[in-house]
Order: sequence, then C-alpha cells, then structure tokens
Amino acid sequence: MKLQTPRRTQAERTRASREKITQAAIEFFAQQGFRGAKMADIAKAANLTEPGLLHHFPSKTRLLMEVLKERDRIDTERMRATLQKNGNHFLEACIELVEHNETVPGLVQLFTLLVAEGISQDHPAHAFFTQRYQREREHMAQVIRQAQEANEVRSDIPAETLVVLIFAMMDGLQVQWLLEPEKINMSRVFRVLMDILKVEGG
Amino acid sequence: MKLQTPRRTQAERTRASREKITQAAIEFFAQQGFRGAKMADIAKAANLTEPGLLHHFPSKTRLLMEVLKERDRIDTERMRATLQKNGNHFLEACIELVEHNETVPGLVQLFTLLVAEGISQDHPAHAFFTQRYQREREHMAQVIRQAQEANEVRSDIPAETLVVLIFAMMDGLQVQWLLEPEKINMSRVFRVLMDILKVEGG
DNA sequence: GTCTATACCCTGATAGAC
DNA sequence: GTCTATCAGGGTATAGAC
Repeated sequence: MKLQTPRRTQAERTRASREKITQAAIEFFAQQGFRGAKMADIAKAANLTEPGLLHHFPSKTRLLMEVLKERDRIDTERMRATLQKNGNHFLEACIELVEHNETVPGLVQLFTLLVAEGISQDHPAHAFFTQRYQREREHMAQVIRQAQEANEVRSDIPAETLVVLIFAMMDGLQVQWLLEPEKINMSRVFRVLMDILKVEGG
Repeated sequence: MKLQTPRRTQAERTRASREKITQAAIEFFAQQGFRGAKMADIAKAANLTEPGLLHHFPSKTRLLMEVLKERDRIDTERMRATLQKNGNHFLEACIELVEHNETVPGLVQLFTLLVAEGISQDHPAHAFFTQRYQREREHMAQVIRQAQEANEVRSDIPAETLVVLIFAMMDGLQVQWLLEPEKINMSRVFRVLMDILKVEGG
C-alpha cells in the first residue's frame, strides 16, 4: 500500500503563496502607499520574483483591491461580532475595537495611508473607501439608535451625527498614535470620548 | 528724461515664478501625494519646463519641504491669531478654524495626505509632522488650561488629553469630509463636540 | 531664468523556457 | 508555478546653449 506523502498539493501551495504575497503587500502598501510600493519588493518579501507574483495577481491594482477587500471582510466581520457580543454595551464594544487596533499597527497604517490616497478620485481605491464609509456609517447608526433606546448613549445628539463623530475620532487618533506610539495612548483618549457620550450618570 | 517702464524687475519675476510653482505643487502634492506627484506636471502647471522648475527648487524633496514650511508658517500664524482674537472663547475659536478649513479643501487635502505618507519613518516629511504635532499640542494645551481656569471648558478632563482629542476630531472629520464634501458637514459635527466640552450649562 | 537634449535609473508588465 | 530575459514607458536630475 502506497504511503501518503506529507507533500502539499498544488492547491495548497498556491494558497500558501498567495498568503505570503498578501502579507508582504500589506506591509509595503502600509509603509509606502499604493503609489510608492514596488512590486519587486513585495515579490522579494514573499520569496518570489516579480513575474512569480504576477502569476497570482495579474496587476498591481488587482493586488491592492484584493488585499483591501480581504482585510475589509475580516475587519468588518470582527467589528460586527464585537458589537453584537457586547450588544447592550455599545460604548464598551467601540473601546474593545480601538484596543484591538492597538495590537495591529501595520493594518491600521494600511488603512490610514490608503484612505488618504483614496481621497483622489483617480485613485484605484477611491470608490472602495467611499462605499466603505457609507456602508459602515449606516450600519453603526442603527446600532447607536438601539443603544440610545436602551438608555446607554445620550439621546440629545442624533445617531447620524454620532457615527461621524466616533469614526472621526478613531481615524484621527490613529494618525497621532502611528506617528508617536509611545507617547499617545489611543484607547485611553478614546475612552474619554466614550465616557462623555454615556447618558448622564450612566 | 527716460520714462520708467512698467517692466518687472528680475527679483519680481523670480518671486512670481516661485509663487506659481508653489501653487501648482500644493495642487499636485495634495492630489497625488509626494510619491505620486510628478515634477513635469508641476512645472507644466506653472508654465515652465522641468529644468525651469529645478532652477528655483533644486530637488523634489526640497520643493516639498519648502511648500510645507511655508504653508505651516501661514496656518499656525492664522491659528494663533484666531485663538488670541477669541481669547476668552476658546471653543468658538476652534470652530472658526474648522470653518475656515472648509473654504480651502486643497490645503486640507495636502496635509491629510502628506501626514499619512509621513507616518513612514523614511518619508522626507516624517520629522516635520512629528515636530509639528508636538509643538502644536504643547501650544494648544496651554490655551486650553487658560480656558479651563476661565471656566469655559470643562475641567474634569486634563488639558493634555483634550488637545489630542480635539486634533484627532479635526483630522478625522477631514477624511470623511474630503471623501464626501456634500454629505459631511464638517463644522456642524465639530460644533457638537465643542458643545460637549463646554462647562455644564455654560 | 529658461530652454533643449539627454543621462540614467526605476517600474510594471510580457514572452517564453523549464 | 516559477524562472530568466527583456521591453516600453516614465521619473528625477544634469549639462550646456541662449
């Protein structure tokens, strides 16, 4: 009887290659942005040559978009899970998200730099980020409304305003934190805002 | 007697050229970032060829830094003037600054994109932005302390925390506003935060 | 102060062998 | 699936004429 070798199948090797490319791409897009990152560097970091990389992702733009969509999928998944888990503690859930972000500076930098690049309408990720903010604002506004009805969040500010405010605080803190991680305690400052948004004496 | 011609002096022409280059540089650095902007485009927009531009600014990096320092000088000047003018109304002064920013989207985009690029330690503007935040946080913390003593701003949050919070809100709102200027009313949302930071019943 | 011409490097992508 | 070789194009900066 033929022993089953531990050798990986082709499909497994493909998956492993794509995974290494994705990791390397996150690193370089985060550091240099889409325009500054070089395919050769990403390939090298994934132990490949450039044509080797292009076999898996047929262009730089496609690589960017697939990395972005994959990370977005994982992150919004986590966000929704966290919000649901702490269903009756919306503000605590937000803090938990910020605290998690403190453990993945590379990913935070990826989104901070790429969304800034993406403001330009001719950037390949422009539509992606516009839609992402629209979608997440809508979703989170609903959650906030529930928290207001549950008397957890102050109701003198409309939910639509609170979403913009909370996302802005997250994004803005990330900039100062990424510039000086030792100096800025992101979650501590964020917690101050969350305290203010509690119902009085909550 | 020889009539004095209206012809501009050399010094005046130099100044005019540099001014046009600076304006064009702001535009392209804001849209494409430092890494994405092309010297040829900037030169063309200033009605020059590339060597013509390089006669005034000897390298792309030098051009970036001089544009940044010039704008920084003007902007912090304005910020300080506004803060002093409304000396006893710190929160109103902040709103006035945000309202002014709404009239200069190009400059806002310049700083939003370049600070994101500048997070990378190997970016030519990295030190510039780190120092800029340190300096402005220190200055504004002092102003906040005065506003707290004047019983205008709530004193249950340390001034050092409030600075980080306020700058973060400004930066974060700019991202959403630049992505969708029609949808996001930056100064209106910002005003909500300022209201919260007032002394109770102030 | 501005131009033409050009050197020189980098970059994304393709062709085709293994 | 990954490589070598290579192309076409674009990028900053310099040399030197006017």
